[in-house]
Amino acid sequence: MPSATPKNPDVSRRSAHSRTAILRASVELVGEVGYPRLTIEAIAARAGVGKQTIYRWWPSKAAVLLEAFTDLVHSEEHGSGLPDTGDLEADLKAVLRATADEFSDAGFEAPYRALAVASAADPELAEQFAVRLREPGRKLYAERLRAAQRAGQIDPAVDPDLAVELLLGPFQQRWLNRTGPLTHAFTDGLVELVLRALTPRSAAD
Amino acid sequence: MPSATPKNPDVSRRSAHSRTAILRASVELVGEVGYPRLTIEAIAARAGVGKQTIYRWWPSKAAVLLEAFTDLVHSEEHGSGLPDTGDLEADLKAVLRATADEFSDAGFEAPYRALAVASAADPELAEQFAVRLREPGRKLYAERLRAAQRAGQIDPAVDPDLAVELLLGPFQQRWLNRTGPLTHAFTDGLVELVLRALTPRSAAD
Amino acid sequence: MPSATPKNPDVSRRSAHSRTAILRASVELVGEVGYPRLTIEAIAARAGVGKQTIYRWWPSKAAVLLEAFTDLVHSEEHGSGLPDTGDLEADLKAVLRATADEFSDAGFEAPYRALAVASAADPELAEQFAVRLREPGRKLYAERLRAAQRAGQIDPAVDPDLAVELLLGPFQQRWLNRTGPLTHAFTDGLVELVLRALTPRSAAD
Amino acid sequence: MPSATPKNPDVSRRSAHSRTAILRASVELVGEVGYPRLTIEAIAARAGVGKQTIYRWWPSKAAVLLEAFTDLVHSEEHGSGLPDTGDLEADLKAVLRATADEFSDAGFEAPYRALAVASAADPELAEQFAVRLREPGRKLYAERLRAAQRAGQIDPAVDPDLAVELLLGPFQQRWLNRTGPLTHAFTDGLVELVLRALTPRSAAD
DNA sequence: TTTTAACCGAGACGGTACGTCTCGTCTTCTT
DNA sequence: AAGAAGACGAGACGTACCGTCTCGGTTAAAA
Repeated sequence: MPSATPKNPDVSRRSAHSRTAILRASVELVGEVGYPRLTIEAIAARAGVGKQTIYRWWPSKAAVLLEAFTDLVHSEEHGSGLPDTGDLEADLKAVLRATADEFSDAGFEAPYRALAVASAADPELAEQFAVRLREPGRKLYAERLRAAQRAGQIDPAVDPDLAVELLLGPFQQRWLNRTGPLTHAFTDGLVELVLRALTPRSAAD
Repeated sequence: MPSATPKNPDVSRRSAHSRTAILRASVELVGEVGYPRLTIEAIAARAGVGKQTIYRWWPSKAAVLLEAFTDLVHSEEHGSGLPDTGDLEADLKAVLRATADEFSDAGFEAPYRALAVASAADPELAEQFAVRLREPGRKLYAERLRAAQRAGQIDPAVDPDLAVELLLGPFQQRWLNRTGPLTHAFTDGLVELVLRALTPRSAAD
Repeated sequence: MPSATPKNPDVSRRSAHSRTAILRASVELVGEVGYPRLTIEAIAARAGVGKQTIYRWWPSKAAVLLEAFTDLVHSEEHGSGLPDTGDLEADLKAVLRATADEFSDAGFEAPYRALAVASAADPELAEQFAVRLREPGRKLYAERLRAAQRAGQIDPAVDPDLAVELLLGPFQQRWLNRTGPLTHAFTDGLVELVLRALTPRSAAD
Repeated sequence: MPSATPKNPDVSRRSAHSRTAILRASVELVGEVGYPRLTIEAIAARAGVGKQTIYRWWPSKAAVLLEAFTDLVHSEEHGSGLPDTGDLEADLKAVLRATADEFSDAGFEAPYRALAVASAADPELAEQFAVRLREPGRKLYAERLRAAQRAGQIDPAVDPDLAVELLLGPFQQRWLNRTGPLTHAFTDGLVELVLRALTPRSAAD
């Protein structure tokens, strides 16, 4: 066998400059032409890079975009947890309002939507997408709810993970389907409604 | 308008036979190769039809698939409304279980997911998708909830449309992201949790 | 056999108006876009005629053009023979000059060239082209030469048909290949040279 | 210039193997199906080559065929000049007989006729056709005649270029129009007749 | 210090599908 | 029955990208 094509490239010799240019170009382009018309050739051209340099390090244009977007998000992230002022409702409302604002920003929306869409179609990418972007956020909510549960603000019988789905599902669905605008009124109302489901029942069952 | 190309074809002379063959072929193919590898050429070939006959009547492969799937769904539909036995929880659980089963069926899942994905990326298609497939179902839920509200089973302060989002959002999100299996346990739990949010509060605020 | 497609159409019911419109449109179009880009569809559209009306009466676009051009030529033709003033050289020079002028006219050149080209590629059309357009002209020359031969101005050993080829071959070749301009100097020189070949030899062989 | 598409490809990296396969395939195919039914797709398929590889290097199927045929002819050519035994008539007869035989060979005839026809319709191609195939041959004749003129076998007043037209025009016209067979009798007769036009006149004018 | 091995920019290559164009046939309705 | 209109199956057009594969050219570690 003369050549084993997928010969692992040597990471230590990787050109950081090329990598950055590629990631930047892909985010720019997805904003300009949209995901379906985003092509590897265009990314390479815009980045001033050979196509092979992309194929060497990423398996698909979705993977490029995922990494580009992950970098972008991590670079402007505080990392901590959700605020815990003791007032669960206020905390959730604040965070969900902020999230809604973020999802309304065009620069964020285009690549994130592209990744969400691609993930829905490609389970392998979905895995990466979940691990790198969706899960971290989801876990913060789950932990905050668990804290509230320990504080007796949430019925001990409720599964916090399901509760997070109850909160984020409607939000994401509305965003993805453009069923309606992500106003603060919406997010506030959503929080209120969800909390009604989570509060401990006053008396006996 | 720069191009005169889309000169309206004469609908009355449209070949019903070709139309059927195209719709059937597209559903078959999307099940076999998946949406991204579904091509107009393959549909035409499978249907025994010229490509132009597809381009004449549909603007995109997504539109073909939407029509194909709409036809399919309508042909096997009862049309009535959601059951109303008076027991809201039982009714919702039954319907959501049935929906979960439907979404677990491979023949249904492939084209529906393809359409959902394409819709998320293409607002124009999304409009059609919503009108033809999503809204009709959503409205049935909304009506059932309104009936329950009139019967005093749901807090009059709750917006039934938001309530539907609360019920279907987590369901669809879990399905689209493959976050977990659509078991009956999941749907039952979801219904229970949602109803806790909807029930009238026993005493004062 | 359910249907014999080439069912002879009934000539007596043919629409003279459509025929004229088709012929006129084809000559116009060949002048505008050239023969290779001349399409049946365009002819039909320009003539305000169904495509089938063309296919019913002509086997190919070349045939349409041939008929169109034949009509055109015959309508403006005197029909007589070549002039015979007794001065063979003067007569031939005059006729060849006139022919050169005709071939330099754009309105004549485009369709005639188109037909000549198509004929070279399609023997069946070539037959029609020869019978209807080339032969009549050629025969006039042959007769004039035969008259001159009878008058002793041409060597009796020379085959008049070959002589015509000697005269017209260089002319047509130059025109077809655009090897050079069809000036009067050229045609005069050609006539003189050819006549040198045809004159009876003064003395013994 | 509206389009930047024809960005010059890098000739040094051109695949000689593909080029050969394309040229071979085009000659084969033009012999099998004729020029009008020769398609770029078929050439690409037969050559085992992507269509783009053809479009990258040639502007049209005619250009492909011209290069193919040029290669073919040059590969089996001696290149020298016309024979000069001192006997002009014998030399010309021999060469014209050989040419007639060549033009009667099916393998030669199909592509050459295709090119001649395409040239008559397309001046740009005609230029290439003339430079690469027609002119070289024509020049050999012109030189031979000039030699004969210097030797006093041809009237010094005769233009050798016109004389070549007189010789080759009838030949090519007969071949192109299929007016008659290219027999040795024909070519011999043609040579004799032409020489009568070229011989110096014995006495005064 | 020289060699050597990888990455890199560049882009030609064999392919697939695109959306358009025209072909010649067919069907429907009008005259 | 001919004709205007145009939908249809077919298939080539020329373009855009795909992912793979050479090409020199530049680095950086190994010899």
